[in-house]
Amino acid sequence: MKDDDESNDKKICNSEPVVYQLVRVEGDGRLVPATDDEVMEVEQLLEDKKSELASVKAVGHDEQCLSNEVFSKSDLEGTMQSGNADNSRKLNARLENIKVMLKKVQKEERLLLSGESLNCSPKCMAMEDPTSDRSNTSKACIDKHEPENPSRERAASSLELNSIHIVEVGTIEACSGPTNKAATSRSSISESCSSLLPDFSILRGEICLDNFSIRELQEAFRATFGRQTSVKDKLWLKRRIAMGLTNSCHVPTARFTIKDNKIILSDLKEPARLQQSMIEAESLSMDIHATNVSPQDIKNCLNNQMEFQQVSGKRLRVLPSNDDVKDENIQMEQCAAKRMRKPTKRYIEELSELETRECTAKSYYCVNSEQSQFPSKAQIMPFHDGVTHRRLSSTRHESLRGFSFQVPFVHRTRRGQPRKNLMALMEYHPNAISHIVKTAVMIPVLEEEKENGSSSRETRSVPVQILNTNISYVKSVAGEEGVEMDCGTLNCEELDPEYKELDGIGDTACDNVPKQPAAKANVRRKHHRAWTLCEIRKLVDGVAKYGAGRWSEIRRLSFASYSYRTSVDLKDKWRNLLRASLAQCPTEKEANNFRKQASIPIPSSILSQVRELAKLHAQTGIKVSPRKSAGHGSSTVHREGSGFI
DNA sequence: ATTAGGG
DNA sequence: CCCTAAT
Repeated sequence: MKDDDESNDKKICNSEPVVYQLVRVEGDGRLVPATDDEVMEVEQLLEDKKSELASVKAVGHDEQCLSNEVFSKSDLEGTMQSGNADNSRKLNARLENIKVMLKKVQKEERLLLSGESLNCSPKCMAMEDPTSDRSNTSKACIDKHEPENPSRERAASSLELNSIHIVEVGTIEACSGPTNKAATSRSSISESCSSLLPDFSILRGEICLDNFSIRELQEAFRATFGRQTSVKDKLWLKRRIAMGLTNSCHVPTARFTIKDNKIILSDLKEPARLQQSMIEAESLSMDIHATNVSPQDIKNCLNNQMEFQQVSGKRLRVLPSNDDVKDENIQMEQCAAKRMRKPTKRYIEELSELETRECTAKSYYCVNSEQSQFPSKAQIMPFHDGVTHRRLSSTRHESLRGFSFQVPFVHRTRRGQPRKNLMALMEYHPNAISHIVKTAVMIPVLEEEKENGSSSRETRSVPVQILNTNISYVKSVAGEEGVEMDCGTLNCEELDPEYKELDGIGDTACDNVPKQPAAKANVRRKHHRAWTLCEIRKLVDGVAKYGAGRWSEIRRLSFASYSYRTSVDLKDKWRNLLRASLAQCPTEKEANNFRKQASIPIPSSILSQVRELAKLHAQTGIKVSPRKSAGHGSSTVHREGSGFI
């Protein structure tokens, strides 16, 4: 029968707490439901939280409460906060929960009671008038249980180590009556259970727990704390009861007597006996208990509990009030809840969720990283930044957002698009950065490169421009002279396919960069490449040879080695030379002086040469120029002419 | 694509 | 040097 009941009990317990409770009480008192075991462990856990808060939140592992989680939690909370401002609200919620629970319980009760007539717990749970049959109920329960396992209980009794005498525990009414408003206002199981306490006390008057059987102790425990226990350890039970009755945490392990709510130490028991009791407890305790809970554990539990009670408060009442019971229950409850929560449901769920999130995040990142097919860029970036501050700074933001992925395909897009459009579109475009980066990286190589005649340089390559910029920057930093690139011819084409690709892209990028509002001057400056005498000479020669205006030809023939000089550059330079020559004419000295200050002075020889060419050009140009530009051309020409003349 | 010219 | 317009 026991075995069967036990198994059944367990099953029921797992499935339906209420059922479990009912069965347990009636069936095998010795059965230790998992809950009790948990209680023990919970108490151990209490060690960790000795703070008052923890105590306040007390967790009670009450089967009754377990029957309805909602009930247990909210109820307990409400009870606990029964002194607080928002108490009423919580109480209401609690009442609702209680109602629900009661309905459940009653339903269960009906079903179960129909089969089993005698059930203490159901009655306890049921809302009954505390004063009426409380004692009877308790007794009935006790009576019923006693016969079940008399032998063991006897043995246990014989082994009792402590003699606990409860003297004048106090007025039963005080204990039984609802002690606090919350308790009064609501009719809760706890209340009804707690009401049992008086009966117990009264009957005994002066109670010597030593004489109690385990079953009786359990009942006493239930009466004291308003919850059932399956713990078979008499010592534990006694101490617990004593603590509950005396509201004291200082319940010695040894023999003690309770007088006037205070525990008076009696003759000390020999340690051996204590051990015996422990052993007994172990043997008597449930299978689970025996394996999981050692006597030491029980001891610890007690100690913890004591500490807890110490912290939790000083109650003036002689007997444990409803609050006390509640607190205890709450304690158990919370612990139980804690345990449940921790390993199983929420924790796992949350964990899983977190994992999922992480996975998602990871995947996301992975995707991003994958998207950015240019891991090297990250590395490159720094370098790039270092080389070209401002420029990059303007584009930096761009780089941040679209850095990785945009580069790839913009790349193509740009290539196809006409330069003008690109310029407009590309402004602030991230690609610029990539381009720049690449360029920057290439700089070192480029510098090393010697002119390689790229006979056909279609456009000024952006890379080159960037290079220029970078170089100039470096120069400025170094304070440097002018090795410059003039001799170092950068050949875009020489840079090979990749470079070419860049070149294509580069135009836009270059254009884009200069447009940056912040450092327009700087930008231009960066792209600026000072004209060397060599270049100028070549230019002049070229003009002389091929005539002014044939810049592409000149560039192709004379500036093959200077890939960075575009036809436009040549044209511009020539214009400047003309101006210079013209300006120089009127006040040569001044111009020279001025020029000297500014930069490399242009040799007068060259200027004169320019003048000649200009003259010639003017001559030929005059013919052509008139129609083209009467105003501008004329002004320039005029000066030129005047100078020349 | 070049060229001329303005900024 | 850059940019644009006109060829």
